[in-house]
Amino acid sequence: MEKYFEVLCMCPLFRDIAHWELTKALRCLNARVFSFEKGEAVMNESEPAKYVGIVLTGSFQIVRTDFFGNRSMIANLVPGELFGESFACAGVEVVPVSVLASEAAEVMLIDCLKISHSCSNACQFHQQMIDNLLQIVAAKNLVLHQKIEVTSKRTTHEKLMAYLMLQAKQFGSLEFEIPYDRQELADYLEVERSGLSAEIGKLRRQGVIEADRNRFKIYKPFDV
Amino acid sequence: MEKYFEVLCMCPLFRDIAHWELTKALRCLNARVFSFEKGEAVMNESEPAKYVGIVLTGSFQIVRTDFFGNRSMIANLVPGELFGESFACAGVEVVPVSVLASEAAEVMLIDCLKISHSCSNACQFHQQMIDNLLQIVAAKNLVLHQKIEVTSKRTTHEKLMAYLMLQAKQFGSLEFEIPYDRQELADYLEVERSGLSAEIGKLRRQGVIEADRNRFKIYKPFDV
DNA sequence: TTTTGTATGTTGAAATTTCAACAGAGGGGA
DNA sequence: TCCCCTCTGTTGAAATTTCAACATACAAAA
Repeated sequence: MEKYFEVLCMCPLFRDIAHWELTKALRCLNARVFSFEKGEAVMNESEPAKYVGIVLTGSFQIVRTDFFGNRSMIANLVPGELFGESFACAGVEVVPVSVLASEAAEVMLIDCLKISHSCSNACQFHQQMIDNLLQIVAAKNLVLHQKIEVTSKRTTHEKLMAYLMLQAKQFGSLEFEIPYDRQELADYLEVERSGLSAEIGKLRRQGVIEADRNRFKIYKPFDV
Repeated sequence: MEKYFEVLCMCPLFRDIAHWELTKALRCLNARVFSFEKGEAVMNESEPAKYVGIVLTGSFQIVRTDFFGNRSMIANLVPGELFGESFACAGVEVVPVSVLASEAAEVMLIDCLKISHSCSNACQFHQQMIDNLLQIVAAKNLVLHQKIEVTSKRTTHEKLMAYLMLQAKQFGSLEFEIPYDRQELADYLEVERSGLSAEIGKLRRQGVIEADRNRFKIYKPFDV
């Protein structure tokens, strides 16, 4: 188990848990490691959600299937990343996605109830893990909420301004860098890249913003 | 405190907590009731998030202010509703919203750490409240994720079909009712009501769906 | 019964976005 | 240096959405 410690330490679920406690913690949680060949499923749609998964080696894909069987890729998971925590915590009876190994890969599965329910031994790390889990799920919540707030605007102009002003507010300055290139920003705002570039160009000519690659500067508020 | 029991029982935070335990629980949590006049603030922007709030009487508004001071209304809270739980659980250092009394109102505030950290008395309800809190935040997460999945489609047609097929999948049938009227559905999908009505009419004429008020029936999958 | 109001559907013009295609500006590597 | 590739900006036509208005159906109220 020790060979996975490096990747486990990167996992937010174990944040602030001492290295020496990890062995005890994993035993107490009844954490188990499973190996998968390419294409095998860790979780299948319509199974009840019970486990939190942590990618140890290799990579996995989260896939969703709609009513008619059409599949779409939701995300790609690499070592250290967590999955299934929202489904397990929400106690959904049917997982809406499948998690498939995209190559030979290993995963650690932990029964979510083992995390949230303190064990009879009153292990110290339990409290920290509950805090971590709550923190992870709540933080994801805020990120999603923020994205909805921006993308619920109807025009590219409004979306862009809403996004930039949110960044300005968070950064505490009207001059800041964003973590996306043009294509990624367009994907985030749910608009066309070319339309986004056109809008940025327009705002630049109007003197509303300055934009160089991922560095932005807002000069004055237009309509919000 | 007992006079609030009825509304507290409606609050998901106290789900499955016995009536007789509530008094003890509230004392242990150091839950406190505050009264506000119209316009007074329970939480202010740029305060650290620490408390979970439960509306007891009256109503509150959640308001957001952008970088330039423009305000927008996020939600209206009525008795039994919970607020601030995501901010408190995520441990944000600065709340991005204000919560204002929209009339004379009362609210119960609970230190979020008191919920997630078992007390020394090892109260039984603690475990249940942690489960409830995790469940509330995780469930909200799934709802937000679902909305993003639907609204990230680019056209009214795609959004509508994505929404309807998700409903069909969840309901387990191609015939189902939705909880929205046309205007509400348009707001959810982030499109224009008239455009939505037009799209529904088109699909109806094409024989793809049947739609009567909030009752829908899907006949065949178009493009997904 | 008539009136009133709400929910839904329809329409056409204006505004906006998407789409496809191309151009220019670097950055690396050969 | 030259070539290749990625990122960004531009453009114009086609598709789509928004907007404002009005029509219709139906239910509740008078």
